[in-house]
Amino acid sequence: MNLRQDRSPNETDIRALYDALLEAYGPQNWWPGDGPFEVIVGAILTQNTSWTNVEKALEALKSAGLWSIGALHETPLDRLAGTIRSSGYYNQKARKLKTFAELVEAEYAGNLARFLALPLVDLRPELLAVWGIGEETADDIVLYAAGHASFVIDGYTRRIVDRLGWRVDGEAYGDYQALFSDRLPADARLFNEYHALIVRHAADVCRPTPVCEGCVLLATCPTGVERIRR
DNA sequence: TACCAGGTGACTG
DNA sequence: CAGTCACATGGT
Repeated sequence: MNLRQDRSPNETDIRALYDALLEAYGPQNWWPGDGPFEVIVGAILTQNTSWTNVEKALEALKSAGLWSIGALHETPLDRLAGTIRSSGYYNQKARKLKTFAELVEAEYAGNLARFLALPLVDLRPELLAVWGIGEETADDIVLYAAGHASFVIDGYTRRIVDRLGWRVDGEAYGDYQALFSDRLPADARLFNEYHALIVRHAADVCRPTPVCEGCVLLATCPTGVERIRR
């Protein structure tokens, strides 16, 4: 949306963004969840929802004794929905949790670790086949619960990429993902930290109305330069 | 008071 | 395939 000509970033640009964010904010130590089960539930509950609202719902699930695949599977939809109320879209999300639990119960004997042990090429498609799990949620789970190098693209990532004026070959999830995946080694630790840093930067600085003064990316950001000049 | 938040699926042309 | 809409709470 900036007035300059977009250009495709090269490997140096992609690495420089990571280095600048890491230098500015330090390691983020994501995912903010304790173990694969919490990562998965959190990934579903945080869809288009602030993490603070999700935290309340996670605590409510624990307090209600609904902290297992089996419990999600067996608990009536209405009770589950009421328990996760604070995360918003609670009817839809309750259905999503139950649909995922149903898969693990039916195909993996309720053994989450066994499901997550699938190779990446099988795990990601299996997740995408679950009602309520789209590309970002699948990659959250693949990366932060299973530890595979699948780069996560979210609204924050798109916003930063767009403001930096980086040309993307389309608007689809995979188009943004390729921007990073094609220019980085497939390293889960790197992808993990990179996405966490993007979230940190977008939430604190590159907000809907950006706080460009003092931004560590200002020197290379057309949007920032344009805003500061006025 | 609107707007925003770590999206997804259903439906339409 | 791209655009539009429903889904919903809590913080600023």
